[in-house]
Amino acid sequence: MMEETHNLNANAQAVLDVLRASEMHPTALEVYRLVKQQRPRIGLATVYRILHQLAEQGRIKELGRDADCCRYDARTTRHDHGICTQCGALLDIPVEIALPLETLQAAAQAAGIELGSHEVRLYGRCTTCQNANKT
Amino acid sequence: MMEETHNLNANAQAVLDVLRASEMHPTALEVYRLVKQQRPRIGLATVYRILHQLAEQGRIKELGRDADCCRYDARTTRHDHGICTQCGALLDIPVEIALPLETLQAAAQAAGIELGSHEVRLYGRCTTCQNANKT
DNA sequence: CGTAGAAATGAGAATGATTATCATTTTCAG
DNA sequence: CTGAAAATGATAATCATTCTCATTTCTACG
Repeated sequence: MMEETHNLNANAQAVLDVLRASEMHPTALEVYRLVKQQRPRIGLATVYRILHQLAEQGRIKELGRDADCCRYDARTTRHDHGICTQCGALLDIPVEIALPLETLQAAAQAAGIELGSHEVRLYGRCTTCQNANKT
Repeated sequence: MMEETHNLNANAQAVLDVLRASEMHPTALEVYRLVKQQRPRIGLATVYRILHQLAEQGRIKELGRDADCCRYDARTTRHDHGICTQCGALLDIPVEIALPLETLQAAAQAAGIELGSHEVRLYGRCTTCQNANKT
């Protein structure tokens, strides 16, 4: 099983293997502990470096951290958000995206979640960042 | 303008006012700095305490932090997530929730975002937490 | 009023995830 | 080999958030 193992070194490959083998979503520390079983000399910093590389290459995804700190919103009515993948800005989306409740219920049930609220998130670059660096 | 100011003390009211007045989504530190202009003796810890209280009361919402650390996923195909509001578990939602691209495009445009990817998030308690404490 | 006990506050330390630093090791073209 | 460049890992630094605890402010109630 070497799939798209092209240009990965042993450490990166070990990290990717751990991630592929795992059913849940491990944290960086958990990945570190697991990888350490195969490569005891690896350091936490290296794991973080590799995780970022793999994410950049699109081989894995980083989840659960949209900005480096929490943001607050006084609008408590439901509305969706746009998140800038570059600067982390959090934008309200004025036009609400309607999702049929039955679809949501079904999905929640499939995931084993007691549905509370929901949110649609759009990821991309905000206008400021688009203007800042025209790639 | 006292609206639903019932049982809020001066500090909490000041925090809520700042949040209501602000167009963007301030971080805790930004809220602290702004509130300090009105109440110079307030401390950062108090701002955090008040923010959590207000969120608990549903007067504001906390955004951008789903767990206390980042989680990784080797599945890079698009799929949605369920997030446990109690333990922070991140669950894949196997049945993808289809959103019409045109709707997304329109919403992204309205928010001024160059649409990259999107995700639907369902918030609620996971099965483990439901069993753990039957409220 | 006066005061005791409770609740709120704020300064600063502690925590925990992540990032930066930097000396050392590994890789590798020539 | 050999020396430059890249990767590594131990450790310190950073940053948001939470905790601690001594002090202050409230709030009945006598």
